Amino acid sequence: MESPRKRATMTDVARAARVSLQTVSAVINGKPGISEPTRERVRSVIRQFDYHPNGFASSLRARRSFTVGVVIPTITNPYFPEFVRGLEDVAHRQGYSVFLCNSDHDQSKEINYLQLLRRHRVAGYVVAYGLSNSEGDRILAELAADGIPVVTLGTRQLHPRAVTLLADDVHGTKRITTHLVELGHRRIGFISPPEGGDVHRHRLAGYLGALEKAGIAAEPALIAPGDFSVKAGQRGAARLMKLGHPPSAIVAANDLVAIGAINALRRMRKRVPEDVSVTGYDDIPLARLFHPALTTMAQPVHEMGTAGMAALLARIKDPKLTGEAIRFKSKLLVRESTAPPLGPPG
Amino acid sequence: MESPRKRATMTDVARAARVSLQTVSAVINGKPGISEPTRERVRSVIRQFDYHPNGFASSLRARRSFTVGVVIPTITNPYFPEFVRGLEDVAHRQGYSVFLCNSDHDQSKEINYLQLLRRHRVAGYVVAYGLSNSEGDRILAELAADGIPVVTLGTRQLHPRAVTLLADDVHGTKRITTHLVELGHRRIGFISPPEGGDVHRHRLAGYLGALEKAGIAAEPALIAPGDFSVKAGQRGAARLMKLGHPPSAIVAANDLVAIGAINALRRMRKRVPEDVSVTGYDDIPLARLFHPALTTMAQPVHEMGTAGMAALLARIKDPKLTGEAIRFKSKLLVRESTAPPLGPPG
DNA sequence: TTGTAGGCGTTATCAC
DNA sequence: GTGATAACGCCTACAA
Repeated sequence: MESPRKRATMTDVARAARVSLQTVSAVINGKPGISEPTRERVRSVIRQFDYHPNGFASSLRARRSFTVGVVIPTITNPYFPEFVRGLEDVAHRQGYSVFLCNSDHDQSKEINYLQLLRRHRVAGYVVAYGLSNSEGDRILAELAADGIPVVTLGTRQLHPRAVTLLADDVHGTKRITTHLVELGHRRIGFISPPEGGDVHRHRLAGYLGALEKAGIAAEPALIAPGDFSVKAGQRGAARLMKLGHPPSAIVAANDLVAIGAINALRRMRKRVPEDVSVTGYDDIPLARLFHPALTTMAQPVHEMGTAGMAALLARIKDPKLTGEAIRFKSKLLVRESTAPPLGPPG
Repeated sequence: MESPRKRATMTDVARAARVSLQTVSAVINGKPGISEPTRERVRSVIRQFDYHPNGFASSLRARRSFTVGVVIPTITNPYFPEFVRGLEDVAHRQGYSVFLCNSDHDQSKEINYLQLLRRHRVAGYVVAYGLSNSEGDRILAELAADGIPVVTLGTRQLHPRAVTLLADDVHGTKRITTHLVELGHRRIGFISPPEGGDVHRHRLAGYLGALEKAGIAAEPALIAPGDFSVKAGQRGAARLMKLGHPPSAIVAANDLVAIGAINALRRMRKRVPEDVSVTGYDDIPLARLFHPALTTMAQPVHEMGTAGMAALLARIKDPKLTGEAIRFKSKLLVRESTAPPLGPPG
């Protein structure tokens, strides 16, 4: 068992290149004021020694880190890979690395992650759909007090100093529900996001708003509780179709739920969209490839990621920048999973 | 604009708690030898000061970090979220954080990431499907020389000191191709993984092996070049079906490719599986929800992640452990996308 | 451009 | 359990 070789330090490099320590530092950090021959000589020694700067030492001394923390519910929800890719692309382009944390919507896990990220002294935080509680607010306030930028993805502005990526859930849900109304549907079921959250409130408001605008009375039985999983779609659809007077269309909380619902409907020998129309939300990459292709509200998820990270890095670089809300528009994509109702409406 | 408050240091905590510095350190790191009342007093001051240990200082001094680097092609390929979740779950349980890097199969990007991770002094590396080139081998060798554990996910053991998560691609592809043969197919197309890689070699070997075993002559025209994308499936299927004598079944490189192929076939008014059978690979979460549900080889992706991270952390904790190959078995799942050919075979 | 000195916030190692 | 002291590897400031 050979023991690990000793790593070269900046001092070693400086000595071998016959320059001062700060010259090496300047070369590494691309600072001006070093002649080209010197630069090359230093670089050559760096290669020769296979020297890699120690990020800990540098971050400790310079009091800044080139890392950011990203906390999402779970990367296995197809919504988030796109978002994370957007974040990560921009971060990497500017030399930042990303800590990925899956909170599973679990509050204690989320807090635990935030503590961990604090130890790592990340330069900024991106938190997607989380922290809607007093403990979370406290942490956000502390970060703000420390002057550490925070970007959240969600439905409301959590903190005046945080950047919030705002999805237009109310409008979006209203829009897609209205699409069903326009097709002639009158009995429209709703498989809701997890209760208690803002998304639930907003989406529900959009759904109810569309019905009201159409002069359709809302019916509690047509609202099935759910979350963002395939299983919720299966259960929700089963529950709705068991009703004495089942809906002719279902508004699902997202594409995954819609897929689950369509799956359940198929097992009940219901055709989509002939017997029941189903809508999704998000436009995950596979939505258009499904059969039937999903009618859904597309969110510019990747762009939300790039814009979010850009805003975060801008604030890391210039702490004087203030919080803001960046609004993103979702867009109705009518595909195959919705159609006019077959029988006479009502 | 309030300026960021000054962070408390360990010294501050020690002073306020009227204990020595090392007592604070011991409390934080859960070391024995401190009385319970003292512990509580220290903890109370920590809370009061909202003190968070500085990971840089600690890592610099102790020469160890609680971070690992994960390099994958792209998290937007649905194969990887499951894998990454597996990795991350285990890492987090042991107090480690994960740097996520998307290399996009781009060699220079991959190398760039590895450099970055070296600066961060990550305690270990997980590299999925990458580094099959001399530069990569060099880096791996260097890491090994530094005594830094590496886990790779792929098809061959890259380095005797690395842990390799081995998928049984040859056998798996042979198995699923044989499934088609057993259904009665004789003309079986193949949409291949990217050429030049091991996966390509292995999968192709499996495909050809199954044909040979069945006494079917391989036909170059039935092998369409591709990669792991939906688009590759669309293109590959289009190309195969344009043949004078098109295949009655298609073996796709993975589920995404299969989905693309099915999509293209549908646009050509071919029914799956009646007119053409299509197989996938991986069993991504949505594979069973597709219509038709995909016949595919399931890989225990999440488990590959948990096992991989467990192996990595074990080696971080005990550098004397040697490299090994961990083999994972894939499993044939026959669902709806395959069926016997309609017409007379041949 | 150079060289030197000091310090970032920990951990480690002594002796006590 | 305390206290003092020396690193860890780098950045910054200053004088030259």
